[in-house]
Amino acid sequence: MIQSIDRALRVLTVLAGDHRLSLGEIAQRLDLPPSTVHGIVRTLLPHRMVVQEHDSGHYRLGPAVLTLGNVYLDTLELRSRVAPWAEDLARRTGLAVRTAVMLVEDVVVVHHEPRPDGSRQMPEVGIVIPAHASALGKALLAFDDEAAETVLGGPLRSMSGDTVTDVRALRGQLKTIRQTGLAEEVEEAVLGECELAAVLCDRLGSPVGAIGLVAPAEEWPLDAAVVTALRTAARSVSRELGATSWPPHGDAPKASDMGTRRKRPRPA
Amino acid sequence: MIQSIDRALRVLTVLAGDHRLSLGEIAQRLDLPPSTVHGIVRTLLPHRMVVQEHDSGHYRLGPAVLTLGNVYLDTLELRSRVAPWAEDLARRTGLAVRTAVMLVEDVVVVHHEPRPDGSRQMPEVGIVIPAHASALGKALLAFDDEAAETVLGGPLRSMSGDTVTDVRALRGQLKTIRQTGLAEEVEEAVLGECELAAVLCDRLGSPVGAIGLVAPAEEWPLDAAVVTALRTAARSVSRELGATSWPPHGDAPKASDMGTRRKRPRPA
DNA sequence: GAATATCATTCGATATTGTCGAATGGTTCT
DNA sequence: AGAACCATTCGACAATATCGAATGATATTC
Repeated sequence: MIQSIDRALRVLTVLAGDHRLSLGEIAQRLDLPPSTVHGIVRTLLPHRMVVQEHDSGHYRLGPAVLTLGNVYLDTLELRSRVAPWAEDLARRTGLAVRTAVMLVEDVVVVHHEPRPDGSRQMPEVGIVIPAHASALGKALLAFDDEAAETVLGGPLRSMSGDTVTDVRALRGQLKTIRQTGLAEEVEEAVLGECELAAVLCDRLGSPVGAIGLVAPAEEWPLDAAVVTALRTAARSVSRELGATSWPPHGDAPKASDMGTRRKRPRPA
Repeated sequence: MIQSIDRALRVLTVLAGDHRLSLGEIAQRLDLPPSTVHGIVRTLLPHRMVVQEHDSGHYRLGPAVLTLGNVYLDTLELRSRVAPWAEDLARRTGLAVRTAVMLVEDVVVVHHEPRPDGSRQMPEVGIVIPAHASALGKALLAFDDEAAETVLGGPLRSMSGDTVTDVRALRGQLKTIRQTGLAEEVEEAVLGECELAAVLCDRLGSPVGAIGLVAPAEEWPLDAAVVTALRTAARSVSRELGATSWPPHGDAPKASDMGTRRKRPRPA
């Protein structure tokens, strides 16, 4: 691992947490001398990954990060495959539909179909939610042992009063999810908001994302028809991605298995 | 400038251009030995700035770039200030409204208010357009000498048959824009699409962005009332950002002036 | 089906390169 | 007016990234 690049990425991460930081503040958070950090931001600056406020000298993220994010979305097969199904689901259920992928200990929303009531809703693409506090995250963790260990090993932040932060309780939930194929979350991330989610798989049977229905607490639990619609959508998207079975059996290759590459799923 | 970080950012840029590249292809495009590039991507990988396809070994951008882009948007004062005005403009004119900022030789759309006809439109936030081929870009270049020189100095890519690629012609356009405060573009970036744009300024009088109306070629030129509405919106947003006059007089401090910092506009 | 070409990856020697402490000039607060 | 803070510059040192060659494994070709 290249030290300076790792540090540069850490600078970006810090800036993503607390927007608008002085050079000294960044240095403090990274436990590095200010002059070292200065060299780093000086390199990020011409690429516009960060910009400097011309009055205070503080640093913030720059427009270049936005273009990268846009390209990521445009080229994500999961997203284009999910889009029509999400639209269909939203119309059928009257609920908002979110699709997310794993990002270390969190999930990132890569697609958001607003609930079809004509109201103006904030687009949620790009938001980050702790995996253990969201149905989307739990649906993924249940079929991704590696990520599950990462999350359960680290500290479990509490998002709301109802966030499940007990490791044993979470392991139990994941086991249930593996059986039913569905993960749920009741006001664990955001008060008044519940979610039902299902994992999405690719041609290797690996979990690559999750799709979920977001409902206000008053409408919880969801109708059986709605649950079925979600399962159908998850299965259909997975099939379009090349998965041969759904829910997955849990023997999918782990993300770190890079030695054993193969284009097609292992023949039985 | 730190070499390895610069190279890492170049890797990301290359990946933003051609999604899905093998290690060797990246190395070739950057004119670097594969082993050097490997060290770089190896560092980007755990941060999920890039991910590796587990079947082909090819690299692509990762979900981490999306979260950065989202934070950038959320913290952009320009964006939050523009949003209500853009909505108002769209309702009043029946046209789509775009807001963009400068990114080296291009502009990046940071806000997009779809035309209010109820149709489903692709969100354009994050897309990149060559500055010289868009009204948004020309509105910015007219008041940003530094950026103008960068763009006019480099090669002027042609986007459509009507793209103006002649430096002298462009300089003439910029002069006109400085007088009228409005920039236009007729099918220069996308065939069948025209745009009228105005610059947005901050408290220092520096151009920080541009707002524009997008119209199909059939509806061009725009009504006088529509033109006035755009001017009013641009002036209003600029005032909310702290600008004391609009259009700007062109004596704004350049982005590179970092020695002379001041919180408020220079008193007269 | 054996042989070749391609590719990602590892390793280690080299000197290039990033690192860090101290100093500078500017600005803001007391 | 003085002190404190801050971004920035500089230069010496050695830690560190770089690159060529080697490896293993996989597709491709004959």
